[in-house]
Amino acid sequence: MDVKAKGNLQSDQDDEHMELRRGPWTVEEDLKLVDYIATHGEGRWNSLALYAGLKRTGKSCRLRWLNYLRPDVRRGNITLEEQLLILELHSRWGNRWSKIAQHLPGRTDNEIKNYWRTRVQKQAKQLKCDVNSKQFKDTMRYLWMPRLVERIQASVATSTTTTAASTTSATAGQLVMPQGFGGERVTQSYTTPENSSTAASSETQVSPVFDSNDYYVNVPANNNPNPDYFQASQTGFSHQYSSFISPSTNFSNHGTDFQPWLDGADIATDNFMNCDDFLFLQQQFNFNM
DNA sequence: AAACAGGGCAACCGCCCTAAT
DNA sequence: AATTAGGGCGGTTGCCCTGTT
Repeated sequence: MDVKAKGNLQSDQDDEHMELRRGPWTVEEDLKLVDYIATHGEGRWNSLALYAGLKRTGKSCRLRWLNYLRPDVRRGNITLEEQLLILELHSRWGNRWSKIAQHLPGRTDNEIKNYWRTRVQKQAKQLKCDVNSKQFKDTMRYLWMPRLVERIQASVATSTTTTAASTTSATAGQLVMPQGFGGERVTQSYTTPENSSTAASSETQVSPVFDSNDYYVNVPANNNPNPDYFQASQTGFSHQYSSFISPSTNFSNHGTDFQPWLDGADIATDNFMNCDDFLFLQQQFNFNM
């Protein structure tokens, strides 16, 4: 009996005499699940799996729906704004992925968790410091996050001059800022190919379930790399993130130019910052590496 | 062209909490 | 109050893809 979860015997008792499928979901299974939920709604996942004719555990169905099949799942690159928000919220809440995901509409906890592990933790590893160490957190707060703010502002300035006509009528999504995030609760608008009327009319809309073509689109560094680029309010945004700049030192403006990440740069080969940056931080905070 | 290595991510595991009985 | 089932959550695994040798 290789399919039975060891640790959840109680809830799996219904599965005792049933041959359950595991591993990647097929298109047929996806369709069954989507069709069933469209008719009957979600919830009661064990019985849902049974009635939908899916030889899967309820948990598996729930996960598939929440992380992949839900119509509002947002796919594609994690944007600069989302990166910034993830860093901020993680510094506040730690590995509370679902809580963090609540503030990134369309992003799943799994996606954010994967982002953190594959991108951020990798950087910590390359810097030979613990991702939970004060050093690393200070590095994020006083170097990476201000630099991200700069990049976002620069991108907004560029996009507003080049795409002003198309953005003014766009349908705004909501990037939900948590309470106390640089002040009162606010929201920021963005446009995506999914929610922008102009994008929707000019591009073939592919079901997010089966489309992975919009992942990891690399473009020259001076262009916007993200197909679902945020149209953040420039003034509101800079105000929101002003607290990331050290009150005594503007870390983002010191001489060495480290590379921000994921903005057209190859994250696999490009560090968040270089040795000079790290030396600079060590001097500022008397790091003991 | 083939083999290998590493990264990214979907899916699973197992623990925990909570509501229902 | 105790038990049970459903579901949420964080951690982990393993497959697939891509880049490198």
